[in-house]
Amino acid sequence: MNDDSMTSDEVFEAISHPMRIEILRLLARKPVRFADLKRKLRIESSGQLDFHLKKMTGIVVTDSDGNYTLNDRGYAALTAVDMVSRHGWQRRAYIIAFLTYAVMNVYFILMVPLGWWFVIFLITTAWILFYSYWTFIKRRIRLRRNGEISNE
Amino acid sequence: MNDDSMTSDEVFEAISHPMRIEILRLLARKPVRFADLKRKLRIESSGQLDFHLKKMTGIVVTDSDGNYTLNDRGYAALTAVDMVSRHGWQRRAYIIAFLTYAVMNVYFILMVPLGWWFVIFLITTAWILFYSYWTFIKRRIRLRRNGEISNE
DNA sequence: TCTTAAGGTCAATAATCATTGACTTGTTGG
DNA sequence: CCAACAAGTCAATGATTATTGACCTTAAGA
Repeated sequence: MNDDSMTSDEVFEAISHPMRIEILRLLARKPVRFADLKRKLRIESSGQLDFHLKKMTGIVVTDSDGNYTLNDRGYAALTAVDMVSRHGWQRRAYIIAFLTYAVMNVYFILMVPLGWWFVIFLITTAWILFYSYWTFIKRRIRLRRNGEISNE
Repeated sequence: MNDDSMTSDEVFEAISHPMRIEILRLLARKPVRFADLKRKLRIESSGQLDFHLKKMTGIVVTDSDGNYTLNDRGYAALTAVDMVSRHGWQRRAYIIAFLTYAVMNVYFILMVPLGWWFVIFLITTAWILFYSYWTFIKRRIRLRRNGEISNE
């Protein structure tokens, strides 16, 4: 297979199985040899590992010592996996940030003289506005999910 | 299917087919209805579209008007697709940037008095160092690829 | 020399995926 | 009322994917 002729869907095909994602994560840490991979994945079948490694041709290469490792497209795939995995946390992080903003300002309204409170209010509001823009416009995160397709 | 219980490999399964990636890109632009989707994909079979839309349950939802659209995980998948698609360009962009840096400095060495040239050299070198760090360490781009697995 | 391990390949089978085409159930315009 | 279209569902089929287990070759250690 020509390395440059790979399309996006082929990359995602290469990581659309739990074991292949585990392999991707293992190889991202450090290059690993065949038998080591088998042990770390807790499988006995060589054929199974062979099958999944062949599916990952185009993302996985062998170095001069015979260790399996990721090529640059493999690292791109890894960051794609991380992005999808962490996506739920971006929503949670925003909620926590907003609550912090709210609690902080209520506290300062009650405790701090007007002049100082107003400075804090300006700074934290500018911050939460920028963070909101980044979250909802740039990254297109939504706080509430839409309804699912009804097919059950 | 519970929306929150989706694993990464299921997301990638949902986009590991050319038609499903095309659907993802179409729905990212604006919500589309079933028959419109069929026309834009230039297919006649309703069953085929039904099959692929069902595979995308968990990233695709229907809004109140019956239009198909992406949920937040769908947009995460889209950015993953974009990242993988654009990956080749990150390498090219770096090469162009480096050549610009080199040509610019050669030009200024020849044309500009020493004092000014040194300022420009400092600024552009700081820039190329930061860009190199970002490219090779943070994003793990490689200029030359490693050898492929030999299995042909 | 015999055994064990590494580093795989291959064939058979079961399970899943993808496509086709027939079918259903509304809705809308003439 | 009828035709045409929207918005699907479903069964059948062939193609592909995933797993298992047998097999092979090479190298090291007892």
